[in-house]
Amino acid sequence: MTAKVVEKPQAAVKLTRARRTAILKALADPRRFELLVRIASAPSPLSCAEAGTALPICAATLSHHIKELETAGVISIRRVGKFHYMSLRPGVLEALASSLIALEPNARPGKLSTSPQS
Amino acid sequence: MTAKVVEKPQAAVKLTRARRTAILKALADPRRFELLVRIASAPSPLSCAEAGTALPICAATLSHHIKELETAGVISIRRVGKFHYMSLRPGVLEALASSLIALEPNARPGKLSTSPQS
DNA sequence: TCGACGTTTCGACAACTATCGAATTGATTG
DNA sequence: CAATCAATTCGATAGTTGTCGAAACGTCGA
Repeated sequence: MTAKVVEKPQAAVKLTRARRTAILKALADPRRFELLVRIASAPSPLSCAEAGTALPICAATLSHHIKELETAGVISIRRVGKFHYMSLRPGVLEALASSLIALEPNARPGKLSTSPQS
Repeated sequence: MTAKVVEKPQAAVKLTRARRTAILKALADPRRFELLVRIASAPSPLSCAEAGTALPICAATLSHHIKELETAGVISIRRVGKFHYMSLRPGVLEALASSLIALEPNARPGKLSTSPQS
């Protein structure tokens, strides 16, 4: 188990190899990706149980997957009372996407934009 | 071992869940990613041995990784004589990148910076 | 304080995977 | 043909990981 990723600035620009691998591993499990989709598309942060509804896994497994996502730095968790609210960490997936796009032959050296501020 | 991905059109737009997972799994191994970087940034298709130089793995393992990349549809291989020339399959990484970007909160008007939640 | 509830940790297990050496296939060449 | 070379396949093994049940932890309400 890799150590938890903690970075001050909201990760956006460049990923180390180790970090990139950690994120890819976190995304490479279908349940975890599904979980992430739910978290990302929810209007407000989800609790663990909320995110895991309709996932055919027990609470222990759910907790394990959530920890993997957090350890990889893909989500952040705000712990309030007995609930743990998860939300997508902005910029991380974008950074990964950039490093993928950079491999395509027609790769323009520029960044890609999530939301053209328009 | 998943069945080999065969698709007529050069995959570009949308990925099924299974396909996306397959690609992510293929990329999630650091050696495979390194291999892919070499293949992608080479000016012309590389043979297996060429791609594997300076990778501290034996030929059998190299062959295994290459098969994984091909099975996932990330690279294509042209077999001529005793050499197998590998090249990046265009559009695949781009498609994956798109599906990642789609998870980012695109409608993010005022981006209050992620306060390091603590 | 007691119990219910959300979440995590622990211990175990089965399945998967990265790795290797050895053997094999297939193509080229002496 | 025999040797050589690139690549794959086979069999085995060690390490990783997804999964669960049970237990523990922390919080909240009665």
